[in-house]
Amino acid sequence: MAAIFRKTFARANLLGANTTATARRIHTSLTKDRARGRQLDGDKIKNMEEFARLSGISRPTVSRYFNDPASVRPSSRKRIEQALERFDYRPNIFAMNQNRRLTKNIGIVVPYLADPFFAEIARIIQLRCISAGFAPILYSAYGQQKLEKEILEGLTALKPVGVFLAPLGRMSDRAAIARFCRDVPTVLFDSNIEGMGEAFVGSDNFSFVQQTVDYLCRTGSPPCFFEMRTPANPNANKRRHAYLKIMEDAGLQPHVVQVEGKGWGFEEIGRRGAHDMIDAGPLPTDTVLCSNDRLAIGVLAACYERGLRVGRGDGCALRVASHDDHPFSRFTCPSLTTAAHEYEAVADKCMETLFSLIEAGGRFSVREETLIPARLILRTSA
Amino acid sequence: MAAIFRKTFARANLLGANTTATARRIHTSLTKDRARGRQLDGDKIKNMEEFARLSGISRPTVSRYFNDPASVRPSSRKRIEQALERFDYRPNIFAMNQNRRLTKNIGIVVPYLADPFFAEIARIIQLRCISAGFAPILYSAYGQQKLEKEILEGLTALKPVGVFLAPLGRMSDRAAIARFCRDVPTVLFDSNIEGMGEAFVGSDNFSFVQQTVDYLCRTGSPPCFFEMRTPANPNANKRRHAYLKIMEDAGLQPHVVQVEGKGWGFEEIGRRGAHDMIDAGPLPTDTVLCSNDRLAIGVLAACYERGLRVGRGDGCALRVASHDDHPFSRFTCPSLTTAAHEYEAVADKCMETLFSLIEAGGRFSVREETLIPARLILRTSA
DNA sequence: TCTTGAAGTTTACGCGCGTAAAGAAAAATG
DNA sequence: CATTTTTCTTTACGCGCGTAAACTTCAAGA
Repeated sequence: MAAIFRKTFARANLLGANTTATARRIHTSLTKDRARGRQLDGDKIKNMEEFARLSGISRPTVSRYFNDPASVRPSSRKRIEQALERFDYRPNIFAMNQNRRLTKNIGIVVPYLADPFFAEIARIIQLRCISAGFAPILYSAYGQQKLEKEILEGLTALKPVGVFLAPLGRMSDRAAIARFCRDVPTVLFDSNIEGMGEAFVGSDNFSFVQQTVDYLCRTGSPPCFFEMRTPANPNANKRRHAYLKIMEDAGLQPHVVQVEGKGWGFEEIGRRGAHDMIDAGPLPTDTVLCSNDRLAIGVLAACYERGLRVGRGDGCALRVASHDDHPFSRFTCPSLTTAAHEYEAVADKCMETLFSLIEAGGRFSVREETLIPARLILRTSA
Repeated sequence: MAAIFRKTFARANLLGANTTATARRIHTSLTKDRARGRQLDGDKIKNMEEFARLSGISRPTVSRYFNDPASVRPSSRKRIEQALERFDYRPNIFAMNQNRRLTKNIGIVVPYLADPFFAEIARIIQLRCISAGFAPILYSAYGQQKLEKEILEGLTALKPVGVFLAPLGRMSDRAAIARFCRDVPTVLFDSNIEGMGEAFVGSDNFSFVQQTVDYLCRTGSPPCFFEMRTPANPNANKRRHAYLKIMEDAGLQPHVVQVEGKGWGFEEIGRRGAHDMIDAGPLPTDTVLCSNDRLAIGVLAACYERGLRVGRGDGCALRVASHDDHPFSRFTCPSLTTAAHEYEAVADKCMETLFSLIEAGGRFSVREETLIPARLILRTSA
């Protein structure tokens, strides 16, 4: 582990502890006059000591006030707040965090922030954290295992009270994640990794697929299942299994279409895959259920390119449905019938779980798993 | 200002300095046994002092090593690195940042991270920062003035070497931004605010509109210009002005369609606006140039809903083009002809500008402005 | 060999704050 | 009003590190 660290350290990290050429050169070349030049205001309060003197209260009491205004005598509080009106002072965040055994930082780690699904869920969680008085810090691994590792290592050093982690999934370094979860109270979300973290909050993939398959079967031919051959996300596997199970239980012949492709360009993978699928000959069904909306967006693009009309009306060659309720799925052509995540509910459950985890001292005696069911959204594509 | 601060402080901030009920209660209730419970490894190195002893080097020299491994004698360096192999030690980030006059933090602030355009540009900048050895911290104001202010206040306390700021625009608190730019070396990007920050890196909106208008005029009827009536972003205004100027210079009659709507749901605004526009009667032209891709996505959705075929072929009722090359515009139906940002070039220019700004001590004698021209991308919508 | 000085190391101090323990004040109890 | 208890304040110390200044080492030049 020491070796691992040194290697990371020798390149670049998220801590600002060190070191690539550029940062080092710049840091070295910087002279002290820099920060000075900006402090034009003369009567700036230097530290809590000075502020305490000006407000006529001892520094430790002032310190208490900043940690909890209600914890000091009302008379003291009033004097401090009066001083706060007069002088511009705020405690040094680094000094605070150095001495506190726990900061108020909450880490939020997602696998790919440029994916609107993660951007949206991160947005909600982040705003919730702020409302609750925490300091959320958002990270994205951008699909890279190495980056995810570096983020987790850096985050550990930030002594967060808690972390929401949506791991890369198959690409994750399991050992690194296990180590992280051992050191930091972590709530996994979106992608479950068995046994990691104190809790998991995610979607009930079975419910997602059940609702879409049921609807599709009820209103037309049973769907085939369209997915990537080697999905990075464990949810994809769970959805396929759900599809197979549901079809089997209904006495229907399942049909899984697996398309090639790597990386996070799911739309393009879906588009190419759909072309290939159509080229390969007639489908056993006119109904395609995509593993997720981003693939479906690609499928719709391919259909459009081929002049295949998608939807449930007359003259439609295909029905396409999917899962996730991606923010854009409302605006595809045709708009996408999909099983929606309850974004707000997921975020709320995440928050709730993390809070009780923190209050429990960072450990649950048994790992909690919460699976939130889908909400079917009927639009025009199926 | 003291009053302003106190108010913010009394609610929640991004610093973890304080305070809403939840965070406070949790923090108060936490006892020391918490962090302890997780340090199972017995031989953990406490601090640099101890590590220095173990490596047989004085602590200040070790400190020097971590700030620049090349700055210590090769023999010392070797001994330190050998110790690093054996023991798991890394400097305390808070202590480092407290004492350094400048950290290696770089702030990246965008107005709305769930907008894929900002997610994408932030992604590239962030990865560049990491490669350069800095510690990028990503913030989103999520369209809220108050949040943008809090972010800037919190960021100031983080003593960043530099900040990339894409302000909200019209919604920004100019005074707050001015104050921030006075305290922190800032490169504005995307949205220019006259005189703020040491530099601006953005798009040459005139070039964007010129390329689309030229192309559209060359290949069909001159376009009308489709936009929001009260855009939050200054680029929108520049694009309208460019459109008017270009049309005028070409001796053509301009026609601006302004649609109502607030907030960041541009696709829906575009969709409704397009319906209204079409309801309002025949257009003076069959070509619509949208101010940005997200509006265009809405317009395409509306057209699809009405059965209006979009594109340049026979049987097409409308041509639609736009600006930005939104990550999704490749997958609209039809795919969107647009003027693309040079994402990489913008990010590179941002980095370059910030580095020279940092090396210049955080100030430029004259504010730098870089406008990067567009690259026309012909797809099938026009 | 002696000087000179650069390069590297050490000494010594300070950064701004949290917090345990001791002490003082206020509130509750009789 | 005296006493106990609680709440609050103060004293005193430590957190882990950066860095100026003093000191040492070592190589080169005379």
